[in-house]
Amino acid sequence: MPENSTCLELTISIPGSSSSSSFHSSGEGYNMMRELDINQVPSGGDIDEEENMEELEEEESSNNNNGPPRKKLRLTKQQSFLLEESFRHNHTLNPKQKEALAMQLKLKARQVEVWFQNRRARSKLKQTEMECEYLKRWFGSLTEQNRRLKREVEELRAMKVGPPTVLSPHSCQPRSASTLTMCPHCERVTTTAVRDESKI
DNA sequence: TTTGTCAATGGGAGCA
DNA sequence: TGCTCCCATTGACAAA
Repeated sequence: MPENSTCLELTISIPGSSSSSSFHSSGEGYNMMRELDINQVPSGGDIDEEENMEELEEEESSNNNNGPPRKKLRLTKQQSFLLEESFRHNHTLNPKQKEALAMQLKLKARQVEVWFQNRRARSKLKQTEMECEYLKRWFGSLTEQNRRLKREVEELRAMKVGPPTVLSPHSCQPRSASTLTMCPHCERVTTTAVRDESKI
């Protein structure tokens, strides 16, 4: 059961969850997903400048005339790795950083910018999914607790070993616990219309 | 064929 | 007004 349940924090730890830290752009894990990559450099070395230049030319030509739509750019492992590393240090880039990174990756600054935007969106989505999971678990535990407390109330009512007294929240006068009932709508313990015993 | 991923686009909002 | 961000969405592509 979550503690300090009145405060929802953005950084949450799910009890029993093994994926709590997986989204934190560890770089390697994210990169491993891209085993096959169109733009992958065979030697695993530097970024293939020629391919990117070809893509740029292709893009320009397709923008000028209404030719076939440009093929989807696939970032190389190297590019993805560097972008992830950069993202790990900073989730946003200033114009200089963006330009430098773009030059280093042989990409356009706009492409770097877009990558960071999409990366932030993915992080946020992951975070939201985790929070959703957390709230589900919390709801489950609260439901269980509610069930237990209801049962407990029923047991206490069923005991009926003499009328135990409770203090009225209004008058602070002792009153019979048998006047307590469970509201079927809000499921709270309420007092029924109290007979004024002094008039009997 | 369906589904998931991700680069890219367009539009609206905030800011200097 | 231009820049940047976020957000929703699109479309290409790979894997199931």
